[in-house]
Amino acid sequence: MNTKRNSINKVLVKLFNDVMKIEEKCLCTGQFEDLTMTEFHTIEIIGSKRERTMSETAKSLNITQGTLTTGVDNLVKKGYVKRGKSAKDKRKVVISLTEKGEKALVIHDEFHHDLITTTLSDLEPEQERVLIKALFNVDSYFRKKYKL
Amino acid sequence: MNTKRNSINKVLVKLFNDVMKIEEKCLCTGQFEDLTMTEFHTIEIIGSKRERTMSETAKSLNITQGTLTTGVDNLVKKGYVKRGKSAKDKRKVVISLTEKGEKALVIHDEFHHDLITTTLSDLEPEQERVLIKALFNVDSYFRKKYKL
DNA sequence: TGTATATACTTTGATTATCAAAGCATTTTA
DNA sequence: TAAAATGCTTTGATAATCAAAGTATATACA
Repeated sequence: MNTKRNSINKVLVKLFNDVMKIEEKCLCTGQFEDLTMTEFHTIEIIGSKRERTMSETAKSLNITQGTLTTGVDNLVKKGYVKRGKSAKDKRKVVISLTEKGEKALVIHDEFHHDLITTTLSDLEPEQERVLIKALFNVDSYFRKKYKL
Repeated sequence: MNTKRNSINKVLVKLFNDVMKIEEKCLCTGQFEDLTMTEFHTIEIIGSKRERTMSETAKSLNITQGTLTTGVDNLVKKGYVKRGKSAKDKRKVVISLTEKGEKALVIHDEFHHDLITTTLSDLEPEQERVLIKALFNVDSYFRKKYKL
């Protein structure tokens, strides 16, 4: 029992540690060489809604507003994101993706789609079912325990 | 099918993005407030064998030797790790955990044990077996495809 | 209406993690 | 034994991050 759990632990840790690096290798090349993984992730979050304020976005990313400010500064400089002022509340800054940003988002989404599809295609239907269940277990455990 | 994969994608992304922060919240408090997650991870890798050289350890962590040097410097200062010279080859530096380091390792392991137990809850023994196999499949797929 | 408080964001000053490349000590090779 | 290779550290740079202070605008209340 114990060795079994041990091996699951090892392989899970390995996966968690490696996937980020894999993503970086795949995404931060060619056309999007000037993007870091953190920036890709920011683009992903910004892109998921029409318009987002800084504070909303910082919350989604689990970072402080100050951190996001500098992050967005860089993404604006690089041409992936644009800033705007809210008409309703002039304190608010709304950010959205430029056309270049949308392109990066598509690439990011494709990578994920590819990753999931390929991963699952090698699994038997039964394995797939079990894997999904296990993943949802972990997720709901976290949600409950840490109120994420 | 598509919605299934979509939800897997979402839950995976969420997990990958959040687990580090959760772990940090859980581990880097109280007794081990002075440790960062990176340092916990370094301790984990060092602890997994009796004695390790710098280069071995850096490789396991997927970081450069230079990065590890400064990391180990800090862990030595904080009292979690000790450095030694190899008797055989005087160029080599061997590192190992202090008693304090061993304690941190135990806490880390307990967190992971908890995580795994939760993940496996609800699974039949047979399903558990299947999950392990599936995870190893995914891992070896990544290793092959991305030459990690 | 006018001031106090709250909100939304940016700036500042610091720290951690990271790399590539140069440097130093020791070992291996030829 | 001199040259090349190996193992590690140092150096100089960058990205990501935070807390706290600062600025502008909005809301509350007296």
